[in-house]
Amino acid sequence: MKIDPTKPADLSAQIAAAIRDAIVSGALIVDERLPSEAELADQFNVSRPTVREALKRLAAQSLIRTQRGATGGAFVRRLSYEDAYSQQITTSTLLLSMNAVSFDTACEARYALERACAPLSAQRRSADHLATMRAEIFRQGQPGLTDEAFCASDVAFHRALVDGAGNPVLSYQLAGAVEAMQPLMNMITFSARSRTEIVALHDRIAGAIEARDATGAEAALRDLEVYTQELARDVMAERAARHG
Amino acid sequence: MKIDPTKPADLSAQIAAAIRDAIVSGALIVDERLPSEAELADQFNVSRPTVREALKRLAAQSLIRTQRGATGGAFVRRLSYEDAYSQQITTSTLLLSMNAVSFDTACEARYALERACAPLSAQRRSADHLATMRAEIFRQGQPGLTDEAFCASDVAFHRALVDGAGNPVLSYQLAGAVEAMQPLMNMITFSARSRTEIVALHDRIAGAIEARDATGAEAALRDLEVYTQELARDVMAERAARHG
DNA sequence: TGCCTTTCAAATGTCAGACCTTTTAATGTC
DNA sequence: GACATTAAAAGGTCTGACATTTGAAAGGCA
Repeated sequence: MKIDPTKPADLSAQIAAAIRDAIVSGALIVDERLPSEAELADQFNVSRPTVREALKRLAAQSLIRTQRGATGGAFVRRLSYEDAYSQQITTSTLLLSMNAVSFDTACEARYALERACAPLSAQRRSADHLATMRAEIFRQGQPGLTDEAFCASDVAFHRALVDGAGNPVLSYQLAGAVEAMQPLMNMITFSARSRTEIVALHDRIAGAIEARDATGAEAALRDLEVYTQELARDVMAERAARHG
Repeated sequence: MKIDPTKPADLSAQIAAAIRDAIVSGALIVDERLPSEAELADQFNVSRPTVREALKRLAAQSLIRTQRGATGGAFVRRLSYEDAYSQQITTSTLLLSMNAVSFDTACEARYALERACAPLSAQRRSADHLATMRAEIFRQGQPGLTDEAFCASDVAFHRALVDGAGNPVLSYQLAGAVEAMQPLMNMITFSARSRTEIVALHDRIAGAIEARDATGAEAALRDLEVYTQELARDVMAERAARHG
């Protein structure tokens, strides 16, 4: 692992990249301890603060964890599904909010992905997943629920749907897409009537999943997508009218 | 934005979280300049190195960029699709390599996602996407291609397929799934016969996409998934036999 | 006046050294 | 042998300094 002190890039960035490469390539394995900060500073011929900045970069990506004390140090960290989830949600949320992604585009992507795991979910869902879906449907029917709480329950419902597929990689991929949609969904004010409609569609989905009916689940998801797009269009139109 | 100096978490982590929240919530907008390191150190009542560690964490997530000089400083960065791509690929690759994800699970997730955008791609693909797919198919048929080059071409082919859907959010989501599979795919040694088979399936996919045949594309993708799983099983079996 | 050069100041990048806190392990005492 | 003490190692933080980069203001010259 070597760095070039004359290159324009920051030394800490170069050091971080060198260590990251070592981890990704497998030269450093999980739970292996890196040299101490002082030793790294010596190896790379830089000062300790510079090494620390590099390590913080890696920590921000959940690539290492640090531990104080006599046997402490920086250790290669096993990237857990939870870490990957939260990173993906942050990235997806920012991507959507910073790049003027249209509601239609995001919605289309989300439901396309969700339909992809509907057949698997219909095939493998446990009673537990089904119970979660039913419980969220019930909650969504309660009067007095705020729009935010309704959206949160919506996310939980769809989360149970994708988890039902029993494929953690799929769940990880979908988590970002579904959760990142939430801020966009929160723009919509759900009338009592639209809530009834959505709950009915959720019920259709849950019913199809319970009956192991992949085709029915996909069709219901498609109807839900269409209805969601309609709601969004109404909100946009009303907003435009109010400002025009 | 406040931090608690008595909490167990690192000060730099707390500061990074506070700034990150401000960005995600929209309190800091794109291209806005953060206070200088000295000012931040003053605000948070910490030293400049601590502030710098926090900023490096944010830089590692592409949330800010820094610029030297008189009008320099840290600026909120617009997260581009390219940045999001590469972050997702890194995360997905590590997730797969560090968590003993089975080939079957990863493969199933990948093809489920890819089938999700097949109908959209069949509907919207441009002549350009089609040409790219054909070109990669041709390359895959060339003799003397290394396994790595074959896999890279495979990735390019599938990339053109998902890009054909014309939905950048979908492309972003799939980039991680497909690229992260590559190291796993590289375990497979492709015989001349299996390459012929794969090229034929690719040809079926391209033909269906060209003919706007969504159902045919999905069916071909499913066959490709089954065949890929078969190849992987053979490799595993042979490897097990050799070591047994 | 207008353009060019010089200078300066602000901000990040880097360094050196010190001290604090945490944690473990070795040491020593009862 | 069990417990308390101590020492050492490592990360966490601070202070102060210097280097480098870069834009803008100041000043000089035609």
